[in-house]
Amino acid sequence: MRTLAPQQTLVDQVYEAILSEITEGGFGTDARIIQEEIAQSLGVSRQPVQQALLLLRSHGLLVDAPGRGLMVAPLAAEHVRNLYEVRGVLDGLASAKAAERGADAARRDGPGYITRGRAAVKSRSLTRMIAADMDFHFFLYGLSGNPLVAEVSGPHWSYLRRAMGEVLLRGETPGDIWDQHEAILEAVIRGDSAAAESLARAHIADASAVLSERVADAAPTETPLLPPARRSARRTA
Amino acid sequence: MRTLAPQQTLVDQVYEAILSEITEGGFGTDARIIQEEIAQSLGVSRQPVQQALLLLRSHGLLVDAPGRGLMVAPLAAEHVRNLYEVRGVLDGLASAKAAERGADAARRDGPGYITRGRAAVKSRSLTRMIAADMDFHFFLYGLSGNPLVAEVSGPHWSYLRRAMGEVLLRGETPGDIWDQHEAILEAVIRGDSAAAESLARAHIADASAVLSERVADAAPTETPLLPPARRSARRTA
DNA sequence: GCGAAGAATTCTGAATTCAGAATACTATCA
DNA sequence: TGATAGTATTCTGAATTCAGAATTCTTCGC
Repeated sequence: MRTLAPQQTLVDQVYEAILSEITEGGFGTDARIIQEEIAQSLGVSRQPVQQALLLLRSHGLLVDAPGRGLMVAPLAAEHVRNLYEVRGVLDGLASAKAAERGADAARRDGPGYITRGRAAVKSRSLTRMIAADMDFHFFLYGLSGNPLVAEVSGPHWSYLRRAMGEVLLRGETPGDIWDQHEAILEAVIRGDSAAAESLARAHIADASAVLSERVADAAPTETPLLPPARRSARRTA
Repeated sequence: MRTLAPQQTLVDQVYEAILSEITEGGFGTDARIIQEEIAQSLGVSRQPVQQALLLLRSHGLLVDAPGRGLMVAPLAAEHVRNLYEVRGVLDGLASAKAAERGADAARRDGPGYITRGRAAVKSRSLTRMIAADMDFHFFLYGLSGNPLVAEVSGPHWSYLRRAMGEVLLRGETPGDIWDQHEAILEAVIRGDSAAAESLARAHIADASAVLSERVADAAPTETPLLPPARRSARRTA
């Protein structure tokens, strides 16, 4: 029997909803985040919204705009680069440990991820591509046997999803990332931790170069897909 | 003129208060965290407490004990080892980047940290030793030019402070950590990023071995300094 | 017409209240 | 005496309410 029904809390759901909105470019870069608006549009009270916003802020997706509440963190190339520096060493660690501890599991389950990844690229679905990429990396995190890697990277991925969306939207579909993934996987399967680590770090450095360059281009053209959604119902008076 | 008075919010203050309590070993390992108790003992409502707990959980200091709320994350040797694996690569990254970008600042300000560190060891003051160690590492984080390193490590340090306190309490004062710190600093000053990285990683691996071994010993003797603090005032009836 | 002072609106942080779920206790029956 | 069913307590998640602070709009004076 299943031990427990995890049942997402409202805060989690709101967190996800807001994160999606951010990822998909809702909220213009300059627009401020209004608790009440979000609460109304999601049909919940302000309480869970406030908590979700707190989390989002602590994860770097939102920043204080002193005096005017919260706003979406600017998608700065600098920040993306910093993010990838950190992710580079974390993924390096994960791959090295995976090679030491999880070679068997990698051999068993790894190829499936590669297949699904290539299929996602073929499908040209933005969401699937991002999801496949995340899945593969979290698979490695899992193999590493160190839950902290996934825990630490988690919030970063929220942010990266957004940056990746931005980049992939412009038609940039580097198919060779799955070649790189495959190379990492092979090193892990061989149990060659040194190779796995350096391949992973190279892979991330590569991605970093592409992404941060594109983000620098994209920054000015940021378009608010959804207008701030001002209250549509006027008070009858 | 200063741009703004940051004025800590209640949530921040509560967060800090709970974090200190955890660090100093209040809350027995098994005790559950009751929002109402904390709120009362701090003289605030449950609202900010709940938000602070949410943050603490998201930072890994607290974990869900399904069915019975939250509890302090166990100080397991396993966990400390995982923590140090992550910190190892992060400190490696910081040192490498510091060598690339902050050699001058390192030359100027670094020796002071070493001096203060050795003084702290001489003083045999637990608090000062931990503080000096943290100061040095955060100095490196700052030199790295990547604010994310400090940001990511921050919560971990909260946890490590606790573990280090436990270890140093038993008289284990490895004076040679400051020799290792000095070696890292010298590599940074030389601008030798490869050496800085590997020295840093070796240093952390070293610390990890000592700490996790000691924690394994210490685990059973964990003492709840503060009893669960059951409500002391009975309803008059 | 432009600028400043004041009032009104709006939004957030925090407190209080409400409802549901889980645990612990108690009593009864085998 | 042990186990199970029922009840009561307690704690958490969520909603609602309250108070303070900041912004913006309006009006008055120059």
